[in-house]
Amino acid sequence: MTNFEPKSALLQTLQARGFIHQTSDMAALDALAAAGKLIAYVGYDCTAPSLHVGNLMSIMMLHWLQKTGNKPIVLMGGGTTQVGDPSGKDASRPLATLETIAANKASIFRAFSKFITFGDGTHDAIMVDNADWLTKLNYIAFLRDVGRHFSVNRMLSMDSVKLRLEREQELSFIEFNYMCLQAYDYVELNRRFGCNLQMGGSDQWGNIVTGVDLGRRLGTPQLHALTCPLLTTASGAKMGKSAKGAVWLNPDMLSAWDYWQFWRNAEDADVTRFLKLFTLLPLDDIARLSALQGADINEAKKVLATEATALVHGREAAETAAQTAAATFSGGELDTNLPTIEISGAEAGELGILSAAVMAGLAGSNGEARRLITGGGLQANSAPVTDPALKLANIDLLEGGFIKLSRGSKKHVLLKIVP
RNA sequence: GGAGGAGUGUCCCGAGUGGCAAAGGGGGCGGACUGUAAAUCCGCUGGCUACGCCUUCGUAGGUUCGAGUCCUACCUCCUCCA
Repeated sequence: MTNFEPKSALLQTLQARGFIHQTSDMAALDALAAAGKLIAYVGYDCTAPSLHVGNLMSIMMLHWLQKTGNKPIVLMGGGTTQVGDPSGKDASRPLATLETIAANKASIFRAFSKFITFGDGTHDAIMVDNADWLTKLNYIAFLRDVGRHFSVNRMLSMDSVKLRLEREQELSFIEFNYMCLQAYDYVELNRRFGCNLQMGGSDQWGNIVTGVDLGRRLGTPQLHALTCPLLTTASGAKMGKSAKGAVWLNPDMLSAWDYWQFWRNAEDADVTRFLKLFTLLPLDDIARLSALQGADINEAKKVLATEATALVHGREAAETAAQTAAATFSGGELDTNLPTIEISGAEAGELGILSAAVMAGLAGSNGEARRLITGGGLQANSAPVTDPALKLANIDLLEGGFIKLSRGSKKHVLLKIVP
């Protein structure tokens, strides 16, 4: 694979930018891509009202796919989500209701429309829901028509299953079936839309290839597989988790400011890789940024943050975040675009610093705020707070009636005192 | 169905002999050093109306001045036997 030199714009791009981990047949894919005949899908669960940066790589692959003249299919797992993916191993998690799934689906869709164009044209993306066919399956019929083609021997040898068995962890029957449903999805998408490529993270390889096999047995045209590397930071941590939890793509779940900060705080060793994967910048520009050394890498991080944020939140919001960051971190100035919460003057009079920190989301409880103060980690207007009993009324207001509360050196929230 | 073992701080792993808010890691957060990076060092890592009070060790009872620790029943998981 490493020696293959693709001719199609799609594979050239994906390869150069580091999206390709494994493919079923590079040469065949290349030919299809060059002819604009790829119809590729990626599946997403509807367990949350928003996707997060962990999903971003596959979304970018769909973007490039469309941009180079092929057709993307977004598959929402409305059916598989009803069953629930048990790999989280805490069976206690309640299954999402149908209403929740429907709401999540609609909410997730908004993020996609920023990356790919939906419509009825040949190369317009379409979104489908596997609930449309999975919920109508008849168990016996499914076993006879589809199940007969799955070899349990082979399934047992697949990494996803084998690892669980070796570690003596519970593997429920439904989870064991998961790959069958996913494989069936692939075949169904081929029959309905001529889909001939499934993409996903490298952990999906086994499931995807199972679908390819099933297609062959059921007489579909040759299906293909392409996986991207599993994304971890240079220090090995899983991508997408931050202090506040998942890094969501939807603006109502995570502000442009926080999203910008997430990328701005990338590790040095990740910057080049992230620029290639998560921005649309030409590779020449990225090469220039990659040449930066030492503290200059911060410039590359700012570009990364702004470009990545512009994709999800729009150019304007990204620029605002960048300027706010410059004023706050470099200039030491007050920028009213920082996250702000309003407090009435009457309320503020009695409010203690501990409660204020909790209201601002800088601490999870009064106790945590107190510990933070003990450790010297909480500042009001850039001055360390030393007294846990401090009242807001005793803090001098900044121009415009603001108090800037900070946790550590990175997290800032403005309290606006309104009449 | 029988025998044995296990479930610990709601992020994870994991010590724990009747006095336990519970050892030790990892992770996370804060501080120092830097460049809003990494590495390193230090501190914190149940809640509250806070020198005190409340809630935590699978679930529900019991013994005891006092239970994560002992007893009973139940639930779940693992191993071996049928």
